[in-house]
Amino acid sequence: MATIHEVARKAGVSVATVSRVLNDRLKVTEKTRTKVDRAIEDLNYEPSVLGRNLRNSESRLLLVMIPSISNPFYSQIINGIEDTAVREGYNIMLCETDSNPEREEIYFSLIRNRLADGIISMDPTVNKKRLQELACTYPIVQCSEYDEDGTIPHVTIDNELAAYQAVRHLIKLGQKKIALLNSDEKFLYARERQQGYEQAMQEFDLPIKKEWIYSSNALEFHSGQQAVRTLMSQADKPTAIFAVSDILAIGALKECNIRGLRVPQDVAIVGFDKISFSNMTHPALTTVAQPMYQMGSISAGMIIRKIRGDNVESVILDHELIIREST
Amino acid sequence: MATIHEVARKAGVSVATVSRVLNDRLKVTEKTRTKVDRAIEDLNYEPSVLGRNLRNSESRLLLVMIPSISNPFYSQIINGIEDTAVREGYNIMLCETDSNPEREEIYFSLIRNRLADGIISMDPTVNKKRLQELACTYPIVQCSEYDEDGTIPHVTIDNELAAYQAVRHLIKLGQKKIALLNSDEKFLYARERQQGYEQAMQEFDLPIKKEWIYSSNALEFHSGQQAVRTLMSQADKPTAIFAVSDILAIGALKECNIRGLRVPQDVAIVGFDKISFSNMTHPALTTVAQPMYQMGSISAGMIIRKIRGDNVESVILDHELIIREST
DNA sequence: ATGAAAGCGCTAACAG
DNA sequence: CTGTTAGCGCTTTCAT
Repeated sequence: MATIHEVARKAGVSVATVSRVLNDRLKVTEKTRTKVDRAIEDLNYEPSVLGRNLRNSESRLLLVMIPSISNPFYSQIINGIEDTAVREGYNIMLCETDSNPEREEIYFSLIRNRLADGIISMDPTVNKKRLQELACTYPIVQCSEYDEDGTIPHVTIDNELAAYQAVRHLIKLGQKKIALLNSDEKFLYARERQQGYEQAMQEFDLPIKKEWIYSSNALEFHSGQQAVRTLMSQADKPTAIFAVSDILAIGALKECNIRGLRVPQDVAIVGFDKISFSNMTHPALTTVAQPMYQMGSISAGMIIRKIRGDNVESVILDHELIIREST
Repeated sequence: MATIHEVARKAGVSVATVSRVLNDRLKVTEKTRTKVDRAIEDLNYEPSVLGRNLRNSESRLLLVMIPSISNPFYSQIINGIEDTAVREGYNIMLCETDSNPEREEIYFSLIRNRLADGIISMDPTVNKKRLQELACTYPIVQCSEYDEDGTIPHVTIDNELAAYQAVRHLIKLGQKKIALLNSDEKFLYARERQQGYEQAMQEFDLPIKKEWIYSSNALEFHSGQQAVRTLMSQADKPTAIFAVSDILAIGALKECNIRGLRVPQDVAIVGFDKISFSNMTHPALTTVAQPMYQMGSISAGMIIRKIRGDNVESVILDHELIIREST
């Protein structure tokens, strides 16, 4: 494989000139430039990014941490990140933590070793203390889930308001017995969405029954099924469910189908996220759309600016209630 | 940030010794080693992978090319790739081509520029000619879809046999009017699965009707819906559908639900891939399971061996028909 | 067992 | 506009 030296020799110029042609072509005479271009072509030369990286002390690599790649919520965010990153000359390393601290630590080491220039963390299970520590030294932003006590810039939506609106939608439809299908309360988004739920219920003088708040420790569709089993085994059964995730909602929907409960007539269901599958169920799921692609591209823009040393501010984006057939 | 030189100075040794401690600790006296370890700790030193990469002419990065991250079929494969890669000291760059040749070319440039040590291509829409060219110079393996004329090592399943067995399963259930919901025939897997379908139909003396073979140009669930609309608008309607992808099958299922066709009583449906959502539908989908995690980890092992210069052979893995409620 | 020194491929400061 | 040159941080002979 040809190096910049061979190109220089072949073109009869210095390596500096070749480098100039490679980077800012303007500062080189037309004539020299064509000579160099010819040599590059003849030798089939491709500049090594390894040399460039070392010299520039950068990798132009972004680390994107997610708990699980199987969760489609992240797919579109990653789309947004990647499009923006590539446009800015960066590439992304997708890192799946599986909510495993050891795994997480391996990925953190990538930024300490300069293999990554920055981190976009989307992992709600991330070790917040470690992340804050790292953020003192390295460029880090959080997407979707963030640390309310921390100082790391983040992009998210107004979870409380979104939940409030979703529940209000059910109430306006005449629902009174509304269950909350939540995820683990150790997550900020879970607490915020629960607050929105409670706020709506209170505002319309509806009882908040402990038995109707189901906390699932995993964001899997079996948990949604299990929740419906539990909820429907009670004497006083809810007639509507607000789930903080489409995956949970789809599980709930499936269990309702199995039990012969008609959706929305017997049980109305609202999900959250508008993942692509929320449209594939029968009936299609009413859900809260997060601007996932946009969240991704904004996160990428933020982290790149942070890498460049600019100051960046957190962003709260708009959500939208998508009313479909399940309510 | 500390460099290896500062560590060396602080420990009162040469950089070579520090490097030895970092890499093969055995070749250093216990005493020197502790001195160096102390210095490393004191300075909070983290070796720069940039320097190491340049020196070793490697990046320890693997490029994984997929058409779309939103397709859950790839999720578990990526899981398998990542686990194996990380265990072997590699990291992956996930690259989504969107079946866009320009995008593809950007990613190809990453290996030419030494940013990646090898490529795992999972993109059926990849430019085969370009891929073959690159494979002459760089380590490349294909996963799932491959080029039958090419020489690139690949890991896949026996698509024809799998399709044959899926259709035979329908036939044994008494089905005679079986439609094929295929994807674009430009893909090898599509042709192979169609062959399996035809073989089963022929073997049991069932007619292969052109009208019952629907080719969709996109692997989206709307295409599955559209297929059912088309198929059911015919005078002679099929009573079973074999879809070459779960996504298509889920779309078909949804349209059946909408039309009040009972599954499996009125229409039996078989999918392909066993993506996680195939279990979330009502009824749950009968499908062909591909060993996706294994496909991923084997691909990763293959590409890493190829990078090391070993010879690697293609692998054909076992599939399994998962019989659930839709048949 | 350890150190000195060369060099991986590139960019940029400086000089001309 | 172009060339010379000094490194970026690391590994690895080759001596000692």
